[in-house]
Amino acid sequence: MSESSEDDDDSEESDSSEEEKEKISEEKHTEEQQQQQVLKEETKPKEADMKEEKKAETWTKEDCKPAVFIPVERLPEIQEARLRLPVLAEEQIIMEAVKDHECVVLCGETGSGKTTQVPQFLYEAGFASSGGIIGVTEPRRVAAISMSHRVATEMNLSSGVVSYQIRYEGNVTENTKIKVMTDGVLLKEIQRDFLLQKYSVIIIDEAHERSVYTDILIGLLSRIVPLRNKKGLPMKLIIMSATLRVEDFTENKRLFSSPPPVIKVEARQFAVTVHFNKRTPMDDYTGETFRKICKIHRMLPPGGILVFLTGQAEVHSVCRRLRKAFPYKPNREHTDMMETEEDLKKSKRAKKKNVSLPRINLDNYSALPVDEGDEDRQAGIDEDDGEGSDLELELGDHPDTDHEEKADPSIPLYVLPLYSLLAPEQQAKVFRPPPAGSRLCVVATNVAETSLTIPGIKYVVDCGRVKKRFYDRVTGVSSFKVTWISQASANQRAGRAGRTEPGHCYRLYSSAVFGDFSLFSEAEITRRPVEDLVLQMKDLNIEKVVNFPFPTPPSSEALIAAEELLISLGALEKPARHGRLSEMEKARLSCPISPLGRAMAAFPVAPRYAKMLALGRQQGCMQYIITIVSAMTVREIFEDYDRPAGSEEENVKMSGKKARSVQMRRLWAGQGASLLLGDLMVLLGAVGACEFAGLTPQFCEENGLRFKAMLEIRRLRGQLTNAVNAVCADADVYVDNKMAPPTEAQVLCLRQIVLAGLGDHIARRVQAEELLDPKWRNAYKTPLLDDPVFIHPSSALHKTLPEFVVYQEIMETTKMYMRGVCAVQDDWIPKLLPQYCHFSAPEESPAPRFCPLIGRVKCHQQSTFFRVSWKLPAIEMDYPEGLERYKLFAKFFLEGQVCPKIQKFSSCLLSSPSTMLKTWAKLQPRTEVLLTALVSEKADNRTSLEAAWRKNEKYLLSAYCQWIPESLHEEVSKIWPPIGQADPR
DNA sequence: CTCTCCCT
Repeated sequence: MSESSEDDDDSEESDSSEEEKEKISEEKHTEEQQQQQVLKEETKPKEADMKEEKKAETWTKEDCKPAVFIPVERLPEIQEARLRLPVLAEEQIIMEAVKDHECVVLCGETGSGKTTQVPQFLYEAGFASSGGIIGVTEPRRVAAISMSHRVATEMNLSSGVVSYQIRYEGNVTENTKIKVMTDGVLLKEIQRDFLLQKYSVIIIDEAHERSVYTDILIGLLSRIVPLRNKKGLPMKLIIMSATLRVEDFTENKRLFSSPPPVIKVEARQFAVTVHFNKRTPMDDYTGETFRKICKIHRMLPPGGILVFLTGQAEVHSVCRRLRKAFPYKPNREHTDMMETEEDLKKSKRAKKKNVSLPRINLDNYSALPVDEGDEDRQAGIDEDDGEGSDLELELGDHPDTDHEEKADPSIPLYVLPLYSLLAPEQQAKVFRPPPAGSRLCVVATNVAETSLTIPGIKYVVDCGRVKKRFYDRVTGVSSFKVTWISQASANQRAGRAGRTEPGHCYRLYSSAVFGDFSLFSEAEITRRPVEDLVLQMKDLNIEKVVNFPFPTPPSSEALIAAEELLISLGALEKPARHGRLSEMEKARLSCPISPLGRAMAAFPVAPRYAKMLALGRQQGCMQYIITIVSAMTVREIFEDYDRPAGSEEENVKMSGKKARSVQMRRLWAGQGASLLLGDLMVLLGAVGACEFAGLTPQFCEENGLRFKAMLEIRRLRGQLTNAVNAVCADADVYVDNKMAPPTEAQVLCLRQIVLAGLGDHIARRVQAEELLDPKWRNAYKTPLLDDPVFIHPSSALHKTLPEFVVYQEIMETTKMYMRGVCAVQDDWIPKLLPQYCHFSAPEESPAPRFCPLIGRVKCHQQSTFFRVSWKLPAIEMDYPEGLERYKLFAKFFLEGQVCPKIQKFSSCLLSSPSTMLKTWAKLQPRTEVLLTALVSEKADNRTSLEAAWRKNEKYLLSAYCQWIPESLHEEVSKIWPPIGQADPR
């Protein structure tokens, strides 16, 4: 294909994947035309629609102005507000660019109005009027829902026309013209219809956030859009970004061979003055945060404070210190001063200033300290006085030396924590105005950077750090680390101070340190395992995932790890084990999807869990597996009672709740057989009990469950149940709110299914001889890690310590802890995970046997687990392929075990059937004749033997006759082929 | 014995 000419090296691969897509698109082409016709035939009674028809015809003309105008009847006040948005001035430029290009990149910071207005421009230009609709993707569910509501309101249209779709719900109708959805939803739609024929334009919003689905969508759309246009089904792509970092899209030749135009839109934001610290506290940044907030509150004019910290624990500890320092219940006496002196250090000077606080003109302020960049060098010499007229706002960053022992209720501060796992009703408090006379102070994690916008914020305090999850690419172990944020992130945080009026951002680090921050955060896709993405792409018939036009590709280790896991799970066909080395190398990263993989790709969960679902039908286990997978997929189903409490009484309350929660988990885990399902039994029990009780907030509260998590599990169970029924018509599974606990047999089955899905997450208790080193006490060994891993103390199996376990994940904190642990049996491992086992030669005893039920030769084989060489018990399995199997099959055939009809001749054989196995067998021609005959038809089992007979009824007759006296030949011929039951005689 | 944040 001509587009791929620039990368000569892999033009071959590109061609084939292009062809794949061509193929897909051609298949869909006729369907699409039919759909178009259907759409056109639909009755269009509305006046607006008549205009649409007319305009649509003129659309193709080469006018420089949009030829189409679909009227929208906006309310006057809305129209007025709209006209103030900077993006409105750019409508013409934007629409002309869209007209002239397949893809347009639009950059505009928050406040430009691009998200709400661009869909309206497109609507007015007729993009939803000729059969196609306008699709908009958002990285978050809340954003998708609120965006659709807002655009509907602005356009004075119903939610049936401007609609949304998220994972579990939506209000899309057949009249929908603008559809706002989460990015994952659109990706799933591509699985159903590669050409996205419903849409005439797709807007990818918040592309700068670089969420994995956004990145994949852009990669896919870079191919889909030209394909659509080539087929005469016009389609446009608009990528919207809040930052100017768009080179990954525009300069990426694999994505767009000619760079799409970039249009910049001004943002109307209020000025935010940024204040850097002179010194950067490296350890006690929470203390510095606390002191900075105290100063702002004492010295600066009214206005909400938003504080960025890194985690729940920090948030609560700072909240607690602030509440002590500025109690917002004025009457309450605070005599229990448990805080350290440092916590309550206050500046006398600051206090004096507070008394005579001037109204400062905040708009009129320098953006940066004059000596920007020199702070660190001057640190130690510089003191925070002597800053002249800027003093009032330049709060300084040295801990004050003066002590203040008493809490100050005269200036109440309304302190609220905010983080993602916080209960929604607690979260909602930040959106309400603070009590009269008090100042709002929200102490938040990164949720407040993008997901939630808090009104009335004038001051931002930014600790400059973020907590991120890290994955070890080799071992898969994850850990959380606090790192510096990027400059883009720091600016985003600062911007939160200027939403309603000019504001100030206090950065608890120097501008030199800021200068060392990376410009932008890394794309998420480079920071996490990609097996789920690879499976989805394989399902789209993109076999050579390395050639996919990622805006930023994942590391090749990550891609290889993903491919290997998917092969182990059976989702991809095994690569060739023979042939030239270069071909094997090539095959390694381009394995096609298997039928199992197709089924797995239909389940919207991680591949390991999808495998469990694919196996879940046995012994009525499906509803349990669906529940377990749902609970494992939804994070943090238990309430956390270990965080620092706000007060002593709260502490007591929390420890009571914790005790109750621990007790309930023990109850749900059960005893005996069910306990061995471990933490997964706890999940199953918790969900079962909660649903049985009707999923009320009260039940969750009383039993230490997160209500929001339980709701999500309920919805996920519903979705997975539908998916299972869709993939497998006779699965016949439904969501049972009164689900009975699994029987003992079912628990055994569940553990095996879990083992099959988590085969690469297996661990074994260390052996006695290794216990000499105390660091291995109670430890487990895994195939990939040299260091010991442990069962997490919160696990149901923490004290049981089974010999073999599988785990959901390993999280490294003080030690490496396995979470989501389930006990497994050693004899299941070779049976269920043969791909990870090295099998030794068949055992002599018990001797190989013929299994009449399945018609194959079986034997016992020992094995060891890969990399760690754990000795596993011998289990019976298919005799390994090879000549020996033919010989054994021949022996069992002669004995009459394979075909009971010839059993009666076994006593008259001219040689013993065991002659087949002797080293000197060749001395007897009849052994060679029989063996050659079997090999020629690959008949080393009953099924292929019968197949050979269907081709040729006389097959094997003469070879067999050599084993029996001539007198019987005629009788034998009569019953040949000896298929079916023996004569009852 | 402790966990940033999101999406199918």
